[in-house]
Amino acid sequence: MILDSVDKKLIALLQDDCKQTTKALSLKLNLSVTAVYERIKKLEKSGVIDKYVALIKKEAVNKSFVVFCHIKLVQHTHDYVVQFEKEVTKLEEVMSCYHISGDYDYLIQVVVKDMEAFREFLVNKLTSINHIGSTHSMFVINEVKYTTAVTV
Amino acid sequence: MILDSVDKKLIALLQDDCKQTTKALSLKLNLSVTAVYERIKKLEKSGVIDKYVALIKKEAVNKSFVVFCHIKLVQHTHDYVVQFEKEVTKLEEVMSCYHISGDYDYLIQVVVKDMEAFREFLVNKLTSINHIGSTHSMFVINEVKYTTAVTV
DNA sequence: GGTGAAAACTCGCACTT
DNA sequence: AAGTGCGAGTTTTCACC
Repeated sequence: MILDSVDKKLIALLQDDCKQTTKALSLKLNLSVTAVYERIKKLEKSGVIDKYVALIKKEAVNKSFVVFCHIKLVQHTHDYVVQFEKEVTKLEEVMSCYHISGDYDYLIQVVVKDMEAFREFLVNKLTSINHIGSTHSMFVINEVKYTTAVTV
Repeated sequence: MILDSVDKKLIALLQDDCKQTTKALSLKLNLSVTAVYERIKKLEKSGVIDKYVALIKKEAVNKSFVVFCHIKLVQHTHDYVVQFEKEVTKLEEVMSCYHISGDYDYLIQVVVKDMEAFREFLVNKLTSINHIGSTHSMFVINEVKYTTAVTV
């Protein structure tokens, strides 16, 4: 889908606050309510807008402990990779998992209550997945920046 | 704020789709529309719900190239840390930045168009920040999992 | 892309448990 | 303290210009 400058501005606005009314958006974009409405529908249908979500404060739900783990598999056979990715995706503590270049194969982000919960997760969930060679954990001391908004 | 099981279910629903109507939520939670409405307002006012955003597909806006960079500062004096954090936060390509334990000081996630855009970012933006000692880039081969929803 | 109108939703109010 | 039902005012949605 080709995006013009109005679409880009609209995407920026919705990435910041998706609950603002079409009317509020129409004023910011100098368009009619319907024009904005139809642009949004088009962005949704074409898949540019993936979903609308509420972001919650981790601290408010007792999940303040964030850890990044590097993971190396023992081997990179197709079956091992597929199985690891399937198992790790199932884990609710894992917010994200990326297959990356470099010394390790994967980088995952884990969100839990505290160090004890992380130990539980590491011992009982993560390392019980087959074919994991080694892991290396990096504890988050401070979240300096976090955004879901991509610049368009 | 203390969350009961209905609040938790509500948070889970809103983390998945914040645009569903209060009526749809009330049916899923077996409550009246007003009861749901008031629970949501309470979650918003108490700060449990931080914001409502649209998540967009990076590929659709030509930002498919994701890189994680480890960063080490030359020194950890208060001023250096403050300045680095301030500067890195300003960079639009930086989606997240975490102060972490381990061999490196920071882990940042960068989202750009392609390798060339990343080179530009690295040379002209990131490494032009003062006091950076060394960086180590890990290119994302595949995003295995990504979610903004914390399990409550 | 704009207009207008019906359908659906939001949200304050009065009342109940 | 928390839930229900009502209803005026908005907002969404869509056929038509």
